[in-house]
Amino acid sequence: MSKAERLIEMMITINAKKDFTAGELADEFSVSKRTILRDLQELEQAGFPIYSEVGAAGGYHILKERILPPVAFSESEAKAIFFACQALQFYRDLPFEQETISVLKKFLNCLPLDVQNSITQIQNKIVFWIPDRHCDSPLLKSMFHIAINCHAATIRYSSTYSERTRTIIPVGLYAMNGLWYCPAYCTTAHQIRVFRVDRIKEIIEEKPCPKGNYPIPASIREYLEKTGPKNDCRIKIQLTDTGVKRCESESFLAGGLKTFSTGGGIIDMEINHASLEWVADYILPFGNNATVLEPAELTELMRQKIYELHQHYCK
Amino acid sequence: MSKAERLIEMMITINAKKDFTAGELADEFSVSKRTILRDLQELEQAGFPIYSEVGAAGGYHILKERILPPVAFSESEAKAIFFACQALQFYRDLPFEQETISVLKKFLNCLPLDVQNSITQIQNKIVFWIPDRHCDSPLLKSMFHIAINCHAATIRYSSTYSERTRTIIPVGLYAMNGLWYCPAYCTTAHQIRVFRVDRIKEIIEEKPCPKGNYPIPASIREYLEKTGPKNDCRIKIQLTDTGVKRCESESFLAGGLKTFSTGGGIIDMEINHASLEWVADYILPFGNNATVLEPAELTELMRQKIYELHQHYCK
DNA sequence: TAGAATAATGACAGAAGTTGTCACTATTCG
DNA sequence: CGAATAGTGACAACTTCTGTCATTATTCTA
Repeated sequence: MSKAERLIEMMITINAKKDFTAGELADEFSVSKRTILRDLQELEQAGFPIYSEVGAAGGYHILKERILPPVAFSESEAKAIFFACQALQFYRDLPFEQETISVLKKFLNCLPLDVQNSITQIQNKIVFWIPDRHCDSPLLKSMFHIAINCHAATIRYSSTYSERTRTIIPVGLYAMNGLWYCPAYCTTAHQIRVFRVDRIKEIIEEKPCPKGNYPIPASIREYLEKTGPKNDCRIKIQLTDTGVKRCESESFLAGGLKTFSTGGGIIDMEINHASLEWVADYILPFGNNATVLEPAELTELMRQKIYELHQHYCK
Repeated sequence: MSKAERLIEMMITINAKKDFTAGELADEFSVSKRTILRDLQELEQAGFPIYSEVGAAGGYHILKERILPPVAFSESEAKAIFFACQALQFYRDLPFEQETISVLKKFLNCLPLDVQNSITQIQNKIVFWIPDRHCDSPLLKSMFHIAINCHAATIRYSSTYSERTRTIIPVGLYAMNGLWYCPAYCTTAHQIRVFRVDRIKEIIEEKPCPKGNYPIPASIREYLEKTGPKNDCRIKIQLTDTGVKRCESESFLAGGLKTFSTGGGIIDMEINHASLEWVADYILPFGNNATVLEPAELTELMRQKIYELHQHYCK
């Protein structure tokens, strides 16, 4: 094994161990302790953040942030990294320090000039756009740590209708369409609810998760993909061609959408009863491009809304 | 300069040059040609993709993809890269090969075990969620190349109401909420329109951009942030508290939203006349939580819609 | 307090690796 | 054919690396 190889291997080993002695490494790499000491000195000079303590219980330790062994990326991988970072750049808040992402731009300077240009050119043409939300989520980082540590939190939450104090056990966080959401088991309502992080006004207390058996998914992905509330209400809505097109833009309803070769289509799906209100609001602007077939409750809801609108606008 | 340093420098130089001869490099690094030949052999054995041609006009060339010189990342930078890549993982289509992103996972294996675990743990708790759109954009990659090359394209496009053939000059592409959009100068309509990439049914022809002076923004970002259609219509909509909360979720209208300390608020902004229809549809479900103050045209539009609904649902 | 374990440094000789030179072959282009 | 190129082999000079030994200093533990 050449010296260069050994140095790289050493970086990996050191990062993995965090704490070690010169003697250990000497055994591991089958070289003398003296050589290891020289190597460590070299790594240190190259900026590798290790420090040492002499004495019987002494040894080497990693100082601050670990530096990972150098990785050689191919051109297209490098481009992909920039793409990915670009996808985050329009988020107002991220659950970790934004500087970390921007530091990655040092990477850009390592690339050959023509690649730099091609990346700039691509960034002129492609954007992962997120509508600007005008609302900050100052507690995002705190909620992130609570979720990671599987803690519970007592929060002051301002919902559409009221402001309340609740104790929640977060499942995790997800960003959608520029807003951050936190599905969490609410110990007040005894079920999983979704909280908008920008509407959490205050974290009153963070504490270890109280003991007990809560039906909380193991990962946020699992929550998003599989669970969610029970579907206990069947809806059938007939659509015209125009109605179908509009509906395709909405992921939730599009899931139950079937189109007819003769034109038009139908939404036929099971939904949560609590979503009925949302469905009514969603198809209201469809006008006569949508016709509610089932349930009668939905038709009634539509009529109520129309009546209310009629009163409000037509006096 | 040590051998190791020289090899790294050589990788950079080679990548920058793409074509070179052993003699050139020998001069550049002030070593003998023989040494360079030995170095090149070593790089080749390490997997560096170069090939050579003997003969008077011969030399070395880069084969396939360039491999960039190794970069050492810190732990938090590495985490950030994974975050960023995660932000892309729910896109059905990306304008470049998806494998590129997943290949990056080789990177994960280079990390110390505990970091791998912490990344996994974070990925269990954080997701950049994009609603599943049920509609593919098979022509995304083609549109990407057309946009990058500043070409024009003749497309068959299926809008909400009709299917037409148009010749467009793309400004670029943007992804929003899981769908890809292509703002482009339409040579049929003589203005910039936004096309949904999944609704482009066919690219009939790609050709160089026809000469002429088109009012096309230099970058997609510029388009999204600054331009957009002219605002020629003022709207004023009064909102209750509930109306304000609902409105805050919508970036476009939230831009013109002012809230009163006494409760409630008002949307007061200039919009494009063509957006009136959209505004009407948007605030229709607000019921009496929204009251249109201006313009009369909007009130009239609302009344029409309500009338239509009344006919449709209340017979 | 002595002893063991640790880091750190210096000197030096032998081992290992690197480099330049020279000689040579083979290929390609004009 | 001649010039320019890649590629290989041998070898000596040079450089770097490594192990050994000796030494100092620090810290913990028995």
